[in-house]
Amino acid sequence: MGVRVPPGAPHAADRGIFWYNTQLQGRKQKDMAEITLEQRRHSAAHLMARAVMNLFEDVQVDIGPATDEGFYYDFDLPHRLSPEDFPKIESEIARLIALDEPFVRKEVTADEAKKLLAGQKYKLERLADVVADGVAISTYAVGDYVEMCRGPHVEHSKQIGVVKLTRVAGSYYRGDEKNKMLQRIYGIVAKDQAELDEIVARAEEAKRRDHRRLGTELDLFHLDPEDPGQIFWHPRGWSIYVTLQDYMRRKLVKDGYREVNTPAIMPRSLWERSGHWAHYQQNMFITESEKRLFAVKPMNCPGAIEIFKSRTRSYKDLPLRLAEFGHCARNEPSGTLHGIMRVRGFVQDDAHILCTEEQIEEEVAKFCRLLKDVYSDFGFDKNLLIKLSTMPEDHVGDEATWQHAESALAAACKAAGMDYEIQPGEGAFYGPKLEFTLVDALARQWQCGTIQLDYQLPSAERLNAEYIGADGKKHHPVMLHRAVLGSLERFIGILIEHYAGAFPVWLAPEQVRVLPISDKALAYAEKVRGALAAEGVRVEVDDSAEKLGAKIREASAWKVPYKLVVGPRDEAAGTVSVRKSGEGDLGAMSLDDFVAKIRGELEP
RNA sequence: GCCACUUUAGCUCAGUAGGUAGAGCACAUCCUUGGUAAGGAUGAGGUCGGCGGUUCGAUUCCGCUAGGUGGCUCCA
Repeated sequence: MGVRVPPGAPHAADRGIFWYNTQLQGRKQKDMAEITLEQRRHSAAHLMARAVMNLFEDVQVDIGPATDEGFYYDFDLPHRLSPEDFPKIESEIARLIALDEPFVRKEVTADEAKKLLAGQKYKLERLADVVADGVAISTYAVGDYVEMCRGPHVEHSKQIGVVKLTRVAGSYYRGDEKNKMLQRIYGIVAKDQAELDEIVARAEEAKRRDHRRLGTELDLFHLDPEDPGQIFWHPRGWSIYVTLQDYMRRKLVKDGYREVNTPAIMPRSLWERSGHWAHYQQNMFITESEKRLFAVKPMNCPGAIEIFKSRTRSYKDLPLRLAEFGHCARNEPSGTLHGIMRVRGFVQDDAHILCTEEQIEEEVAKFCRLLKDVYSDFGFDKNLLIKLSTMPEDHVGDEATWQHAESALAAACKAAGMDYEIQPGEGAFYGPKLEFTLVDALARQWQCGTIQLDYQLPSAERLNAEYIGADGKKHHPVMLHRAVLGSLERFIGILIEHYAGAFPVWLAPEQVRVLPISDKALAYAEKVRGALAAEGVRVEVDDSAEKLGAKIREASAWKVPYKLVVGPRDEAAGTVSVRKSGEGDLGAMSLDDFVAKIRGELEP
């Protein structure tokens, strides 16, 4: 088979599908004899297409690959598909599976394929791509249904198992928003009903961890429908927020950064010079005062440059690392908003490093080390994915500079002991970048950290930042935009789901709850609280009229890591009875011992 | 922004073949003072997202609009 593109494969430009293809291409021929999950999913997609064509009029089919979760198929038809159609389609698929017909592969010529696909405009367009690639064209037939496809498939349809449709969604043809929107149905396959139930149960677990749900349950924040994409942080959520921010602040200071703060609202004239007015205006909140236009900042970078420019700079000042937890506002399209993960008002652990070209590599390596250090405190350092995005077609600056910049990023990764994969042409128009994607407890991927090279903003054409070199002449520094956590909001959303709301002690908004067994123990409970508060522990007393069992249940629901039961026996002995999340009853220990114990857990 | 779906009490959700609504949890008051995952009683709470249409009558049907959800595009 070699490396040829399988016939019928979607065009490589279809992102997301590209991955799937490359994975299959790498598969050895002998593996194809076995029935894989991909084959079952992919075959289920075919039968779903067949079912939809059997049930509805004027169906145009596009493509239907397997995914990490299951499969989907894209259709264009006059009927508006909805979940109400699922039972009907599912039972038609079940009927087709029960026929247990073989999947028959056949290689055909372009003309034969054209005849087979007559009337299917999307398929014919896809065929043209395959023909252009000059590779063999194959078809798969199951019963009376034939489709151009490179396979592989199951041998006969009963091998697919059971199929359940999960959702219907819109999807642009070839993933391009300028194209028509098709109707996509997603589905999953399982060996039998029992496995299907398991998959459904897993999905429910993810739903239980959903940060939007836990954010409400744990009283961390709320989102007001009247102000979409803006977060109201409640005391418990804000406690997590500032704890994380303080933690990051300490890391930055230790790593040679200086923290600054710049205005939230800046004038049009500045944004014109920075290029944002021309390139980013759609995403900016613009306001007016006394006939002058201003914009709420979507990024902190111009502010950092203004600080750099506030006095004459020497090469001896470089690298200058300016950190800023500046609140940014971006007018994101409504459809992209998602809980606190994707919002319109947010703060990044942002910093801008102004340095010479020679310093780039060392600065990037330094950043990589910092990122690894921080991620390890959350257990995110294990499955870190790093992507190096290189020069896009539409770029500024000469190729030699780009090449130098790209190799500096690559060398820095190696110096930090990190593997990376290259995303050709995915860099920003002003410079290449590294993106860091972490994998959470549910194996989901999140892009958080990034470091981005920028020759443009400090240049004479933009904000004109200059320093005096050793040669006594003026030079423009290079700017590195970088963030470790990304936005604090998104990172906290990830943490909520990663920990299922049960934060480690150092991050927990309430670290200890003291539970007096009755109000006779209230005074002692108050004494325990005072002793812990003096240590900087976030501690509360449950002075409600409930019984102990109810208090424990309540504290557990709020995911308080330590519960200290105190009663007359403890008061007499100067002890607390310790109960810890996940570990249960640890028995009684002296208050001093407990203080010593928790002291060690107040830092990551 | 695009496609589909969706919006009932603070939260999770019932419900009305069109005759202005219910549960559990949470909340309030009272009783209970109980040593490791829900003690009991009583009570308060909603012009059923907003606007318009059909109708004798709309929370229910239709249209528009806003928010949300799932995708797509984009992205920290």
